[in-house]
Amino acid sequence: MAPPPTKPHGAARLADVADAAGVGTSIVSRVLNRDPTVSIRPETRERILSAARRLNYRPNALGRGLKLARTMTLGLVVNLDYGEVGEIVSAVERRAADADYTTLIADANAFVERGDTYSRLLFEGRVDGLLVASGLANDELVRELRGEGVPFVLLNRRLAGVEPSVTVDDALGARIGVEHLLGLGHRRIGYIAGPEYADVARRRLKGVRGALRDARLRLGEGHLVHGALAGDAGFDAMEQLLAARQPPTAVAIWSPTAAFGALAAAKRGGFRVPDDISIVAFQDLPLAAFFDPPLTTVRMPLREMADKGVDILLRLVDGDGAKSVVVHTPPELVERRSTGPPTR
Amino acid sequence: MAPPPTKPHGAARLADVADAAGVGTSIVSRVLNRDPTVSIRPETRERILSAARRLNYRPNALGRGLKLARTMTLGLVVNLDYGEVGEIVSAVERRAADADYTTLIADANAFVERGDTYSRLLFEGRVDGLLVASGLANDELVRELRGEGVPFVLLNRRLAGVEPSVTVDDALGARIGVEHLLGLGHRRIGYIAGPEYADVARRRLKGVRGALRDARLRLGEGHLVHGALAGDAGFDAMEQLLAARQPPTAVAIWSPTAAFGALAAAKRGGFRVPDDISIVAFQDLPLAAFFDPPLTTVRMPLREMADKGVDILLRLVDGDGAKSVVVHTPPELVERRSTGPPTR
DNA sequence: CTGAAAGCGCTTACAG
DNA sequence: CTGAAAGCGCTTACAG
Repeated sequence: MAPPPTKPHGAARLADVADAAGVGTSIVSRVLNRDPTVSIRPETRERILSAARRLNYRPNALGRGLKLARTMTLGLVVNLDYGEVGEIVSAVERRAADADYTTLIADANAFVERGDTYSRLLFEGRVDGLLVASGLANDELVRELRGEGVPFVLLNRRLAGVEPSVTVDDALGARIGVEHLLGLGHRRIGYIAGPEYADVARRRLKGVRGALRDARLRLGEGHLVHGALAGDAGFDAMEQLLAARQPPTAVAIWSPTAAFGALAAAKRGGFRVPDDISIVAFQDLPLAAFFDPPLTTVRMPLREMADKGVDILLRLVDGDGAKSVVVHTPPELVERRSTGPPTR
Repeated sequence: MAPPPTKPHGAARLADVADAAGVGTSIVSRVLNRDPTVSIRPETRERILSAARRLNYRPNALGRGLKLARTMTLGLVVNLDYGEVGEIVSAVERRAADADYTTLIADANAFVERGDTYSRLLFEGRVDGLLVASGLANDELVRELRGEGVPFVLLNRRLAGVEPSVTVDDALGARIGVEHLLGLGHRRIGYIAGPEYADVARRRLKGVRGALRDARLRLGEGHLVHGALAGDAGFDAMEQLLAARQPPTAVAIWSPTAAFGALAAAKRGGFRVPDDISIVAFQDLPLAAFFDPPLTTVRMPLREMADKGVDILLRLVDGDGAKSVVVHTPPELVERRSTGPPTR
């Protein structure tokens, strides 16, 4: 059996357009690519343009990519296990599409194994650059990435010596959440932090500590628990917090998914929210509005971060330098009903 | 400025391996690709293999794809606005990766505009095939797809005259949910259905009606409301249902996200769940466990569906025929706490 | 047992 | 104003 044609059956190649217009391929290519240095008779140009239109011509991405050393595709490494990345995936895809780029998605779990997924993204010339949006990738792996020759930007993660990264101001976000609690009158504030190895988690913790310190407070005994991102991790962490000798009257939680679990744990433990305990989560999720009570969160500018990440990566791809940036859009308190003044 | 090399700087090309091994490129290609028809001296093969290893050689995907008319990448068209597709995206990506395929993700909203996103996927030879997992694409568009020359499979959607599709048994899933309600003793059952144009929604509605009919029941006056997928649509729909002359004692909801909204509406309206009203949603979501009360759902085998979709698409790409299939893994009731016997 | 050559679909100096 | 040719990195008949 003959191999299938590269272009979908019947699809026009450059040569077909050239034939149809009765010219050579080079001039077709230059006209279609708007080469400013062509001088061409208007009627010839018209013939070319109309032939291309008639044949519904689109340059084959592989042929073009091979010649130009540009695939016009970006790789996005992301942990697909959690719904929290939805906004980032969609923002990256759209921003890339706006720049005529296509987005290859790769699961972070497979990527960090350094197996085929890793190779496909780095050694096969499939992508012009990489967006690494996973907290999973350990520091060593990320450092190694620098030597692989593919431009990349870190999304929502900073690592000494690795540039560029695009982050949101997590410390500020955390601070805003805690100050909200403080403003309500809380003094015994607990915190469910993320894993210590995760940079985002560390920055949020720093923000929490800073806000507390400014109020001449600190995390009390048993009031800091480290947990993972998922709902049941939040559930367990909250149970621990509530078992403290003197439970907090308010708790901040590093991730909304964990917060959903934590909220469930509080209620299951007989605590009314927000009367007995207030809860605020860092990062907003649309679903937060439908919990009982609707969850107060701090909205982080993730879409802006993703957009910026794409922009910077594209600049890198173009050979321009690029520095790490912190997205300036400030985090925003989304006050719903899970926070209120302390009653104890 | 010289254009950047196609391969990451310093990456080895086939010719580099050939040079290093002191042989020609053809034999290298054949050895590396395990061409069964080569007969080669063991030491030569060893030289080639070790050179490839030493240089960390990986064939450039563009060069290879151009020659073979195989990109080894799949396109996934999906509505990225909702978290419900997370499981599908991750399943597709993994299954594709297992088959050495890479996954291009495209937002359904942009795809249906028939603009650049549509062209990139269909006319530029970027993908070997397409997985269309969006209810958004209207029938006309899907029919048109048949003429574009790119193999595709429809995920979770059937359309007369368009093959193949991979679906789960939505009618059965819906039936299981309703029979659960029936078994609990409910007789006044309401249903929040999806949009009438969506095939999934229609199949679920059919299942609901069938189960009711078998129990010699039917949807009462004002007990059927059509709503969209999002939480607030569910919220509004539930409010309508509850305003019926005689509100139902149990309601089934076509999507879990809508169900979260509906649950909130019920509680906000002063209805206790499940005492005053039972709620079951079709399709499970991990977060469902953290609602108050934890939401009873019917788990649909989405991962199996996605896996099957990839398998079938790959067969299609290989030129084999493929028929539509309904994934046989049965939907499963996940009984949590939002359903109970009627008290009215 | 192994290599030189053609060609996938494109773009870009270069020639005329 | 326009075309022929080379070459991006690969694979595969074909020749020897």
